[in-house]
Amino acid sequence: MIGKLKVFNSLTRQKEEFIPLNPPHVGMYVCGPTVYSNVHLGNVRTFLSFDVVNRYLRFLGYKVRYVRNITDVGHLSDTGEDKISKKAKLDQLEPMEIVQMYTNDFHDVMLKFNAIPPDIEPSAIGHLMEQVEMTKKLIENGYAYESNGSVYFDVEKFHKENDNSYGALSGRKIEDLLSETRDLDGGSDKKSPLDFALWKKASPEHIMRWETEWSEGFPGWHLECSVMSTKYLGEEFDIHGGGMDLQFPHHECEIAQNCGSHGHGGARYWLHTNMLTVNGQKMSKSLGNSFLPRELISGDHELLNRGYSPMTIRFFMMQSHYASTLDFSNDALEAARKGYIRLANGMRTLRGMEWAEDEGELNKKQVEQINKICDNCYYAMNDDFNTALTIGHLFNLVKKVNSLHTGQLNFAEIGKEAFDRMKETFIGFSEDVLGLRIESDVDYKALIETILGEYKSAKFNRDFERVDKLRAELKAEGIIVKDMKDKIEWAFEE
RNA sequence: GAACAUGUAGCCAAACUGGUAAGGCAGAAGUCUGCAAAACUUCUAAUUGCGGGUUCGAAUCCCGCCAUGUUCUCCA
Repeated sequence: MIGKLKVFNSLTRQKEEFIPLNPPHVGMYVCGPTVYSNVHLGNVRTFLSFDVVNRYLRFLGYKVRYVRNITDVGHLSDTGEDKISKKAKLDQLEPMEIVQMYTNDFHDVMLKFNAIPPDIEPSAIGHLMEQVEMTKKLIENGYAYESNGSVYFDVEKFHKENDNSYGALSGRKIEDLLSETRDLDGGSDKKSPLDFALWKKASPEHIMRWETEWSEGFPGWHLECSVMSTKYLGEEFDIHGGGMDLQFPHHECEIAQNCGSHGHGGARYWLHTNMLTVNGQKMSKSLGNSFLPRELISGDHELLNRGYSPMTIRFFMMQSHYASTLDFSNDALEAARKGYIRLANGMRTLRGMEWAEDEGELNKKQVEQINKICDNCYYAMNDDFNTALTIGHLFNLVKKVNSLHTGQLNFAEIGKEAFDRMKETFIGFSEDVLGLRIESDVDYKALIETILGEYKSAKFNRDFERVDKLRAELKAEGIIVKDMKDKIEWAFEE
């Protein structure tokens, strides 16, 4: 490994050297989507950012256990209804049908963007027992109380007894939070407005409900992540990721639950990805500027001039740092599209290139340059996964690749060693780390039609040698030419 | 209203925790080409939001202002 990996830890607001608890193993938990609708492009950005984190850690040789949950219960909308059941009622479907439908959609989308699936993808409903257990434990430890069939986490008590730690992750002061929420609505079962639900008694119309000793109800949203990360990664693990909007209160509550139940905060490094904007404005449904991954790919949206391929979008996202806001605009996407083509062509050229003895002698300067660029790829990724900088370095390698390709630079000048390193580094970083792959938007059907046109004219000219050759070549690709009475058709070889 | 971010060429976006501004797109010229495209070479473009301060030196640190964003203010 070249250099040291540093990550920006939200917990300390500093870049820190990444040291796993049990190398070579790394445990990483990322908050997944609530599957009540099609996955939002902002979600995609977050998951692609952590896909790169996962990929780079593996690239460095770590054995990563990547856990990303599916939230299928407990996440409430602003009207107080469960997001899943609200949608289920609306569509007159079973909640689990909603869950399945949008989980499938989510998986399809992530696959299109070439994201490596998590190693474990647990769901909240699948871990109800464990959530009940943790709630009991919190009551036992004195950090939770039952009130009218619901169970709440006692934030102030926890805060006092644990080094005033509530708010540490999000940089909030409990006094400020309290003064901001001074007015308690009379109907609340909570002791303090800061308290959050671990178990919530279900109202009569609530359709997702389970029987427990406290009431027939459902688990609080924050609880599932504490439970599932602890179960699969342990009381202490390495990385916890999620969108910046989850930092407070979701992740803050998660830490409190962890500490309150087993004395450890969970992850040692907390990573947060930034938000997506469109033409400088926040992407939101109410502003009418949000779009689905599908719409971005097809271009079927009033704000888009055209569609952009999944790899173009992935490349576009990689061109900024995950902790910066990223702005979507036609101009920016168009620039990314062309940039991606340039990089992909470099990838393709280099893939088909082998070092060959030719004229000239070793040019030390060239060798140094190539080695330096290769090193820089590591330094860039080591610096808190700076994909944007990495891509900049890759473009510098593309220049070398193209120079070799056009003969402006000879193989002999750079030597086999530097060439092999360049090839390994370039392909390793672009494909394995950044997850970019060559995608062809070539319409193979149109291509076949073009060749068949050739076939037809050769036949018309009675150039049977050429006819036979074309037919054989197509057959080699699994395509059968069918000479009909008045036309020529083709089919896949059975 | 509060907290925390962000503000870099026409557009997007980096800058390894102060040392004199990567890279991509767009633009210009040239090489190559039947013509293109691609590719290559070279070039062009930034007083780093505004105003102060610290420093030999600041995009980077401090203060104020402006703009934008996120979270919180009602939240289970």
